[in-house]
Amino acid sequence: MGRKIEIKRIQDNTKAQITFSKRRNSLLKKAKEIAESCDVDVAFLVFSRSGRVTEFCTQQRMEDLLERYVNVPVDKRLSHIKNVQAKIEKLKELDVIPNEDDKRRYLDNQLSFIYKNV
Amino acid sequence: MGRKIEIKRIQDNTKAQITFSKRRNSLLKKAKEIAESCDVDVAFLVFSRSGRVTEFCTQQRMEDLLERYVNVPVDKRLSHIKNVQAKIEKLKELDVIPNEDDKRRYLDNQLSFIYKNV
DNA sequence: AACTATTTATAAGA
DNA sequence: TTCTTATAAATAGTT
Repeated sequence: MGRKIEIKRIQDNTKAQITFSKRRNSLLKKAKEIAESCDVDVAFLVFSRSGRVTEFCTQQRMEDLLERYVNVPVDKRLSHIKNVQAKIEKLKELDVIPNEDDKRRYLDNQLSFIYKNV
Repeated sequence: MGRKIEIKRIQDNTKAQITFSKRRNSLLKKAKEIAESCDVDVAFLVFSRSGRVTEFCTQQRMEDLLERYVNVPVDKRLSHIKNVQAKIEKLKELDVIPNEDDKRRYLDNQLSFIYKNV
């Protein structure tokens, strides 16, 4: 994605907005692609800092998918991703794996495990 | 993205599942990146064909963002993207713009207009 | 699960 | 701000 950058909060507002706009468009495109290629339903919401929301949904109404989501049994939800990732971040700090490459591989495994049960 | 392909329903199930898994992981990554870079909230749901759902949400609970979405005034929603795009597809068929490059530029403008009011 | 050739995304710059 | 470009990331097909 162009010149190498670290992913962190972009302080400059103009720059952040440009990045937001570009990345939101790409996200929309990718969402459409996975939906069409794999014949799955996708819904997503992106809230801008100015109080607007961009929505994408493969069904007529967003509510259709939100309702479907609510009705998915908890054991069928690959959820709490953020929390799991937070745990993995903590694992990094434990520093039980000295080699950086090994560590990255281990962490990747932890993440892929979360998503294994498609 | 690798060998050039047309985006259309992948008939082979195994192939579709591999693509699904790869693309879903990328989507999650991109969602996290835009959220962190641009300090915005993002929520998304991907329903797999086996009845599972992958969710991503920058808040503690998906419900927090769904509720926020429901409370966004309609004029602040950049919505019905799919419908607008369908209209643009129809514009293509009208063939009022003879030159292919001009046509593409025009359509891109139509799309960016939709997303202009961040 | 890993590789790699190729396409796509994108950070900067013009 | 729109377009270009250099570079990094994603990914389809392969092993």
